[in-house]
Amino acid sequence: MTIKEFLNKISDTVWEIPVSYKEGMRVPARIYATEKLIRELDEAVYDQVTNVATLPGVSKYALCMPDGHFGYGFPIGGVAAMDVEEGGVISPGGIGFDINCGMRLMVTNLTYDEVKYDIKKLVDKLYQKVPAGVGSTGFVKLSRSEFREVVEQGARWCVRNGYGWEEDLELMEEQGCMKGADSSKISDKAIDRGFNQIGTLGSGNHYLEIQVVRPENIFDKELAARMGITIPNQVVVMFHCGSRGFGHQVATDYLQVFLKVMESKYGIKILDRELACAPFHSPEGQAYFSAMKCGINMSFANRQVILHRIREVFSEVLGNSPEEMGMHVVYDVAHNTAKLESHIVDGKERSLLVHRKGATRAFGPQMQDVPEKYKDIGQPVIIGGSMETGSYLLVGVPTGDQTFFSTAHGSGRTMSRAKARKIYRGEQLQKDMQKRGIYVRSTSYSGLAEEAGAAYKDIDDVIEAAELAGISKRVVRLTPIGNIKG
DNA sequence: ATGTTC
Repeated sequence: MTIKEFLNKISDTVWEIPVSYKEGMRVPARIYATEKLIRELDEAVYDQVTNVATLPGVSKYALCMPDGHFGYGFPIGGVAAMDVEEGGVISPGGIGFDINCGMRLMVTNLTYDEVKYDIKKLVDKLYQKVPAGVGSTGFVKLSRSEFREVVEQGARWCVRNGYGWEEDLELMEEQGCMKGADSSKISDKAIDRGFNQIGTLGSGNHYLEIQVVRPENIFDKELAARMGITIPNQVVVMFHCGSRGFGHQVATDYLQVFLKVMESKYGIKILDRELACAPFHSPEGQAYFSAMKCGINMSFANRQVILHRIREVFSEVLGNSPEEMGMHVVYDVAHNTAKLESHIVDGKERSLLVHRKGATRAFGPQMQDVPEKYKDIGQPVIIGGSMETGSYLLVGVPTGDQTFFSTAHGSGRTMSRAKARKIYRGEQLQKDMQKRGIYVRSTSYSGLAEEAGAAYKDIDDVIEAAELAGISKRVVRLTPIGNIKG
């Protein structure tokens, strides 16, 4: 029997693969997608999401969000909540190598007309001040021991040291600092790779974008206003980056640790080595949990310094202070993490380690950890599309409980990077985008080709699926006008 | 994603 015969349509946006599909599945797998997205879905995702459903402690369903695609072990777009009192595991493959890869959005009080002649200058200057590309290093000079403080304190360290405003911290997941980060669980090698990378964008699909909110793209005026979007053709800045080589090394270190002890010490058998894991309540699991929190904080700090640089650049180019230009953070979301959260499962409150790998937390109104400013409307959700097509600001909703309050994180690739490089040319893409009013700079033309809009699912389809399924609600769509691609 | 194959 093929996978398609096992796939049960639960609703217009939810598809289920029962436990009978594969030996060892503890729970069904559920994919969130419209019929169109299901047709486009990489078949490997079915294999990966059902592998996840075999992991010890997995609660309710192994999930895949509408932007799901093939990843390391888990699909990207994968969500799995492990019950830590029922032998639940922690798995680096369910978090991603780029720990706390995430998005931040900042508004301005400027309109498109006020910046249109300065876009090139802004992008060129941002390109200088926010280092991008493989192996790039930042302008924040830290010793290795200072960097150990940064990974324990996150964005708080940055604000204390002059990078940004106190109010920024209130508008970040975990207020910019994940408690319990313990740098004694970090290898010297990870420190070596990360200590000079604060304030850098990275490569791949990481980018920094100047965007405009067109009046016709505001779906909920009241919610938009609550998030600081009130002016027609308002200019905002969005960026996407993570924990660079640091997070990557943390993941690599602990994958090796887990592979050694998983079967011999804990008797866990897995279908794919890439799903290496350890019980959450084990010395190895706890060590990785503390180390991963350092990765989360490195990334929060990285985005905080980048935010500060953006304010500096706008101020330099446009001649007003960041305060005068109303450069306030909307929110900062992580989309590669595992977090210990309390959720109701079959009527009972459970302590779950929610893995979100290429998936965004989307807490509804009144939930704990939603900032006071947004308590009554729900957590802002920032979803980045491809550099050509546009991005979205959404909000979490009460019906998000079905996915442990998680939603999509981006467009999701439809073709491999290698295939995109074969089909598209970076130089031509840059010219085409320029014609359509998007000034783009990149460290690499081949990297640019990999990020061609056509190599991704249609962001509007992904957002539509997420909204129809009731896992997040659209607020505004954002249109790019300038882009720095890592 | 990544000192793009320790």
